[in-house]
Amino acid sequence: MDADAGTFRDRKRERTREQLIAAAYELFAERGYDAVTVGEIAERAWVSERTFFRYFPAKEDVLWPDSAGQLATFSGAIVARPAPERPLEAVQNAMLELGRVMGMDPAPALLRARIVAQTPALVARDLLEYSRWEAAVRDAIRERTGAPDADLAPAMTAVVAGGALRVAFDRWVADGAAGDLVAMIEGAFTAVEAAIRP
Amino acid sequence: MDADAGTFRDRKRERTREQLIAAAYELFAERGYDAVTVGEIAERAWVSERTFFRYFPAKEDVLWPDSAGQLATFSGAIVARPAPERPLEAVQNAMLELGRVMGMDPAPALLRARIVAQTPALVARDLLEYSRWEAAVRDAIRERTGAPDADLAPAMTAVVAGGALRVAFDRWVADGAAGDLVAMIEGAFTAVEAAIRP
DNA sequence: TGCCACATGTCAACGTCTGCCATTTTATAG
DNA sequence: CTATAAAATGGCAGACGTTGACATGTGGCA
Repeated sequence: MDADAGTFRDRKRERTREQLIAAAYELFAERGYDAVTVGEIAERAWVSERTFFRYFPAKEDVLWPDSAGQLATFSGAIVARPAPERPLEAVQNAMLELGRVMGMDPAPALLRARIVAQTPALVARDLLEYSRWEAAVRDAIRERTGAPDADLAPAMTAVVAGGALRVAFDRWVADGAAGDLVAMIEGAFTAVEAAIRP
Repeated sequence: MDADAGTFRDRKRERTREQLIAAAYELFAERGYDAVTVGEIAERAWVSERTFFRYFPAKEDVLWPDSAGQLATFSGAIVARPAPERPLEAVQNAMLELGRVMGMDPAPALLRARIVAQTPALVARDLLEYSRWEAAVRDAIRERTGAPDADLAPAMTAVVAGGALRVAFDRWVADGAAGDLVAMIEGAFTAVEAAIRP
């Protein structure tokens, strides 16, 4: 899993990275995103402000640390699903599979959601993450089915899956994160059928 | 249509606003978003940099000038559709209706798309616009059907409609803006049915 | 005409982000 | 073990976006 932890330098680097992430989440949760400066995050992580920008290209990015890695994992899970499964089915099953195998602790995502909700710029950034997720799903479906680029079906399947995830999660958060998130997602999927067929 | 053009002051104000928008679009098209400063936009519009921020809360916002107004118009068109129409049907027809009645010249949207595509921060902002569009559609459907907030169907209908618009427009731009945009949107809608039903 | 609200300009300040260079620390060859 | 290369870090200056405060000018209206 951890890519490079062999040498001393690599371990130290990974530790600094995690300290920056932890410091950022703590401060954002305490005071809100705008009221925290990059200098304060760096100070709590025992590095200089300049070093922060060597680990993350922008202040926002510390909130989505391993976005690319998670995307690749999920993309692989979709491709690895049994061939007979239909595209949307494969995406749903890959979601459930990763949800159960990995931790699938919604707590970190919930904390981030609370921070994001307070700042419009972060809302936009969050949507960009969903957009990348959609693109990854679309490409994975194309790889499964061999559909040509001109076929809009893979993209629309990804739209439905990503939309269900987003709508369900938003409502789950709005309801105080008390209910069953998985059931909420399944509810969103069945709502699509009701929306399409009168 | 134009809200307040009665007094001299109001007309002058509207003129300044349009000059800022025009100047921004010209400069962005020439040099790209990042290579243009707010000061340069203001200079071309014959105002100070400070005045720019009195018309638009941020540099980005000059690219989506009357977003709220268009949203309200579209929202009203959905609500005004004949009662027997099903939600998704009403949204589709409202789109076609506004597309034909109003100019529906895709040229401005295309120019913006070209500018946006070059800058990641603008891509995120563009997705925020789609998100607001989705929320307006969802609320309009709720108003039509009287569905309770707990029902996810209106939100998922909005996801499908917004997704079809977005996927079709993106592909239309990627194909050089040569084909028929309306046909592409209809293709995206039919692709959803194929995605849902095996 | 004279008063008042409003639009604008100027100035100062803060935070994000980048390029550049010096310094320190770690890895590795010999 | 030591010398050298590579990498990580810090400090500094500067551009840019954004905001608040204050002063000035202009149009609207009694």
